[in-house]
Amino acid sequence: MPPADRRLEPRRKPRQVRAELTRERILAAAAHVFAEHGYAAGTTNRIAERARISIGSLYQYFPNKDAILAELLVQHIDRGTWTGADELDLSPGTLEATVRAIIRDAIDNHSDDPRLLRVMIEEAPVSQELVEAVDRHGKLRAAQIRDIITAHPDTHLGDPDVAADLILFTVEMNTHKFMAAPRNVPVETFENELVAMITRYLSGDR
Amino acid sequence: MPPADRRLEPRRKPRQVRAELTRERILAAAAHVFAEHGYAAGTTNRIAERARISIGSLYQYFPNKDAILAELLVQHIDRGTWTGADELDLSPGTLEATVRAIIRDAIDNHSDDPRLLRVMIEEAPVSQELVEAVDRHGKLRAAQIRDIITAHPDTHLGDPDVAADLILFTVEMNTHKFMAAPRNVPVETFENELVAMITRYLSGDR
DNA sequence: GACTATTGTGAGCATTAGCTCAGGTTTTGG
DNA sequence: CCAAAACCTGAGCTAATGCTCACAATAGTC
Repeated sequence: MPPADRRLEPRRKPRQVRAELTRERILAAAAHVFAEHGYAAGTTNRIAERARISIGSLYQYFPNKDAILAELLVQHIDRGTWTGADELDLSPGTLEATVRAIIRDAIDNHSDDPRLLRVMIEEAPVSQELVEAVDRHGKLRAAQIRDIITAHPDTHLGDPDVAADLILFTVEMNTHKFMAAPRNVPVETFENELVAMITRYLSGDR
Repeated sequence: MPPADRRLEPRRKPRQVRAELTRERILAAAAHVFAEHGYAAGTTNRIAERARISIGSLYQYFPNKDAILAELLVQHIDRGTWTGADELDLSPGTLEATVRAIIRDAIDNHSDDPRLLRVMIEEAPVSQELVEAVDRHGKLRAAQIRDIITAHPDTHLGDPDVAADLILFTVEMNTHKFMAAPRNVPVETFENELVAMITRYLSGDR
């Protein structure tokens, strides 16, 4: 394969409706193909084929393959209930409810298309901008959780920042794993266990 | 790239010492190259180059690229303190100590070469045998943890199996993440938080 | 030294996949 | 209705990479 075009801007921006439509078909097809075949085997030709457009058109709107996955990821973050749960109830006594809300949120998010999410999480190429975008978002969420921790009276913890990172990552990864490879265990069971783990962590002091 | 040789056996088994030496140099070089460049960019030619042997020799002892990573993974599992902590102290009152032992174990394991481990965990190709081997190993560890849970008197939990999976995965992934991208947080802090999380989870009942 | 088994070599084959570009088709504006 | 802009096409270029194979070198044996 030739050296990837590292440009981030496409060579053309859609001005007519049909162009915008083409762009959307490409993204839809890409989401399907990546979910089905993974990143490496999800070739641009396959994406074009599924989108029923020519490979040339694909490269009119995306500078390279990475940019397509990147766009999907950004869309997911933006659309995301990932950002959801902005106003969480911090009033005393509702810690478990708050934790459950966060976890429900994660579960919802991974319900859409776990296979695509798996590709984005596990196989996403490491572009500078992308990493930063995801990082920023992660920091935001971590800050949210840290606020919950510090705001709650019952929590006696060492380092709220470390705890926040720990919780965020734990919830994300466990949810991801559970949704990606569903066991014969009902979601409720999983949810309850995870809620218990985090809640007890936060409210415990022994 | 041509279709990979799906054979598992190499075409030649080392009989002389120099051959065994060559094999080891290949593995050592592969470990370095995979850690440095990742799986995809860790080409067989690069491995051969670093091992200072010809590409031909490499394919004398490994049927294909996948087999090299597979061998490294198996070595890691076998050598592994991954299996360690066989006889854990289940006596009452030492739950925290037990949990800490498990977590220390994980930390030790990820101290060797986190970058190589990252490749093995995140980029390892999906060969049937490999997956099974790793699965078996995971099940063993999960069973260990489940035993701890059920053996311990203070633990009131919903589903011990789900809990065991949850704990195993949580410990592994968090440790992996921490060791792979070390923050300006000392390991002790991380360890303590993780221990607190799991211990409180197991001993909590609210 | 001679003969065989084992080991090592590396140019290059085969294939793949990202991406280009010269030219055709459709839409828009006047 | 016509010209220009926007859009679409797809054969094929380019480069990368897993892997082969005919041959050379070395080690073991008598």
